[in-house]
Amino acid sequence: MFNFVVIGMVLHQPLTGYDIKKYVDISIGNFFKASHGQLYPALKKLTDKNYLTMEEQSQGGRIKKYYHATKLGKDAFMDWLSAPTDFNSSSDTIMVKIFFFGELPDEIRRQRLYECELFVQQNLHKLREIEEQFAHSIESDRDYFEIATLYYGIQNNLSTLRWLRHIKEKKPYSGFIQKEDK
Amino acid sequence: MFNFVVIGMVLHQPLTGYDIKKYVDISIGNFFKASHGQLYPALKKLTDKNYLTMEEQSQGGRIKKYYHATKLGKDAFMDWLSAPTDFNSSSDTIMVKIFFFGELPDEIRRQRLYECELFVQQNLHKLREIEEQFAHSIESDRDYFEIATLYYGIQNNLSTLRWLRHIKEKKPYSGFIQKEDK
DNA sequence: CACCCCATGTAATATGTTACATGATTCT
DNA sequence: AGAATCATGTAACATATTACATGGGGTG
Repeated sequence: MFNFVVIGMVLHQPLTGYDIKKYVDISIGNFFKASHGQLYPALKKLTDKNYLTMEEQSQGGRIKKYYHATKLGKDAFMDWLSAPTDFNSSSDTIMVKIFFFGELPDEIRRQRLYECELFVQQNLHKLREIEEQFAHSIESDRDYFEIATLYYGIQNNLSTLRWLRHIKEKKPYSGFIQKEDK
Repeated sequence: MFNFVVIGMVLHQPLTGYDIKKYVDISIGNFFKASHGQLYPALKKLTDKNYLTMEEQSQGGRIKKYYHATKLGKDAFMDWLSAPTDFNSSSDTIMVKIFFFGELPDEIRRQRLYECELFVQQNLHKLREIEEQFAHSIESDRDYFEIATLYYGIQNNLSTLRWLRHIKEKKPYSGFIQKEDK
């Protein structure tokens, strides 16, 4: 996934490694991390494989390296983005992909978002089954907090579901965020 | 963290590697994965280091290996659990720790939960600053979905905050989960 | 008797973090 | 002048996934 995120960041404009890191941090940093120790070697490898081009520009006394996606890189990126999400991998993969979903044609995007919805629903169903098994046995502190994370999961999945349904329709965000109850 | 999760699972009763994996999957599987290729070597290492004991029991034709935390193991686990959470690491670390928070004395638990609350609030603040930067520039599909993940983050943090405040007081779960609006 | 679950393990590979290393520019 | 930020890179280490490998027990 890492490589595709890197390519995705330089689809429409050239950026330096440093810029990419910064942009990753503020945009998807909440669920995706790119350490520069991983980023710089990746940029080199992707350039060697012709997924990216690199152009050096001297600014002031130093040389900046601007990377930009090639046709080959873009195609590989789009293949990855269009493909059905592998829900076995980390749940963050979904979020990372959705970040780039503006690149997809409407139809495919809807299809992929619908698959996400199904997955979250299934997940929710599983969690609720587990809830039924354990909910009646809260006796100790131990049980309380073990079950707390279960409720966290349920709430989280519900909230994700609501979000997915919202963005599937490309509804405006105004009013999307619910007020804090406190 | 992996090792502590393993120890945490066998604090109060001996389990086999297979059982541990199953229990991890249903309890914290939503945010923590333990592949058996990682689990079995870890169990061996922890036993070598005297954090766990291993007892073989033959059941039917096969030998099962039951692992149980030693005093040394429990102490190490409690040190990890009591220590302030490192919020730089994956956000799942918090959830994994909270799963075990029933093991902590009330005071420390409250303190740690309070720190979590502060962190989530800070995170929320950061996200809202980013929101202000970008919210007025939704023009293309690209922007819509890039910002979608930002709103996801905000909603998620709000929901986490609500949950943290709830469990800090050890309020009952009945009524905690909000109804779906659809 | 085939398939699935139980049960344990290793090895090759892939991925990711942290520390080491260097040096320019900008702000205070 | 010193600190923070910009900017790029490598190497050692830590962590995690996947495939390989084996075999018992229960169910249809």
